[in-house]
Amino acid sequence: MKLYNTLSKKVEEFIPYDDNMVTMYTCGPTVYYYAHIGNLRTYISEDILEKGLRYLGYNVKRCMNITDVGHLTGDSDTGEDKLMTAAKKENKSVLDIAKFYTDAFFKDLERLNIKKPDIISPATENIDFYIKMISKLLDEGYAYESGGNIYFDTSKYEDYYKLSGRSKNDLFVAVRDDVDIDNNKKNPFDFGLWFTNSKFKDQELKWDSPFGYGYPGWHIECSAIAIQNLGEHLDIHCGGVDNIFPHHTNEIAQSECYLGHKWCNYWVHMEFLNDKSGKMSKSKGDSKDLNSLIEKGYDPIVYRYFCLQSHYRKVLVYSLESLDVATNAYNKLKSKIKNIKDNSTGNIDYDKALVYQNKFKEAFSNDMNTSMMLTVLYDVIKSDLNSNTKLYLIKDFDSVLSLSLFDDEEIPEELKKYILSKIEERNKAKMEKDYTKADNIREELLSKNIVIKDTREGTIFEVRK
RNA sequence: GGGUCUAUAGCCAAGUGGUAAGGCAUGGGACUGCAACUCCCUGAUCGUUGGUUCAAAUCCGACUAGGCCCUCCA
Repeated sequence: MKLYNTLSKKVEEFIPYDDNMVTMYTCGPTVYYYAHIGNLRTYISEDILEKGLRYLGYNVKRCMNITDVGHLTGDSDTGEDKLMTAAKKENKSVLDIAKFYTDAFFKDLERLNIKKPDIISPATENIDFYIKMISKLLDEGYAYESGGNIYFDTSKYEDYYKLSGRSKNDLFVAVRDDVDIDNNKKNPFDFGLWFTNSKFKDQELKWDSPFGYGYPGWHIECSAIAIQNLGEHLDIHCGGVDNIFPHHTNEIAQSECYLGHKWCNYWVHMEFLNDKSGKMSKSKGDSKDLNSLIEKGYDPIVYRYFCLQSHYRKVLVYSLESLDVATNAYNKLKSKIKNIKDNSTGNIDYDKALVYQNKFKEAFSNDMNTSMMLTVLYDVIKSDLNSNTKLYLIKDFDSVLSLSLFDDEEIPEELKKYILSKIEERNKAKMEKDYTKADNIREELLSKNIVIKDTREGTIFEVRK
């Protein structure tokens, strides 16, 4: 397995710390609103990574956090906690909001055939561990108290810039004019570990700690949750590219200073979903969540297919036109598979199947080349294998791709009976050359999303979503 | 200003030194009462420009364009 590692900026051979178990941490959502489809692209890629590793024979233990505390508000950086803002807007408590959108997030995962990580941990349930980490960092001189808050001292960690490739002098402080400089910091890039006194008043969620009554900083949660659940040596840490700096940079700093050794070996970052004008983000205000796609009539799995056609390290440009193209391609793919299914013959030829399975593994192992994985799927469909071998392979590949290639809608008996009677009626009309009637029946069924296909073997139908 | 990534046909995209996979769309054909479905055929010298090499889309340099990051973000 080869993976691009942001740490070395190269594609590297993946070697887990422990042969028997790959540990994988993926940054989860901040649950103040529905997940943006761009976020979901990242989760789809991570899902493929996890399933692909399992397909190669690895055991995988994957963990994800749910951020339900301590994040800033939108673009202005002057308001309150995002969750607070949402709570006020909807007249609910912060935890109600978090619960609501956590459930919505899980529903999105389900609709996109994303397997839930083995461990999912909300930020608010790990306060003790943050305190433990921060205490140790303070004791060992990596952190300091200033103005009521605890900060990490970046000058104490010489590799601070190794992930982002920056150097201290290159960075602009507060390059965006909506960001204020925090004068409590010794160095401009120090970051908060614990706040008792911040510019965000009315913080609803606060906890007692040796450093005072307050709440954790924005980076400590991922480090703590990962170390607590996956141990001191992490194999893979995933997230969106925008997390490289500062989030993951800070995670490395605090984790390695806390542990006293290297923490994570492979950093895997997923590129953005953009529209023609550039980045689409949740805080930009355009509500591009999965629900809005479904309302427009798109199948969530089509969105997954759309993402898999591209590579996780490439910006993917989103548009409804692209989604239409993907819908068409996906429907064609499914109907090809259905044809194979309707004519299944032969015994599974495992030897021949192995050739394709190896190709599929190779595509995945090449830094998760999902579009190549799809190509192997098409190769199988076009091949001269017998249909049962094809079906065996398609099913096998779909355990990673998760495109519901086999989920045919169960058609209720009653509907089936109705359609068959209509088909019979139409065929009769055709025999009598009453084409107006025949076409009317075809139109009638089509308006109910039932597509008629006249094949040499007779008329068949398909119910579309 | 700095960092970082990207640049292959209308769109998505493979390719990791030996003369451009695949998918969708388009056009043509077979099938059809007409369609749809299905099947067959149909397209690019790889952002520009130098260099390394017997040989480069593939390696190196420059340039150009674009994305993302520089304390909310996937």
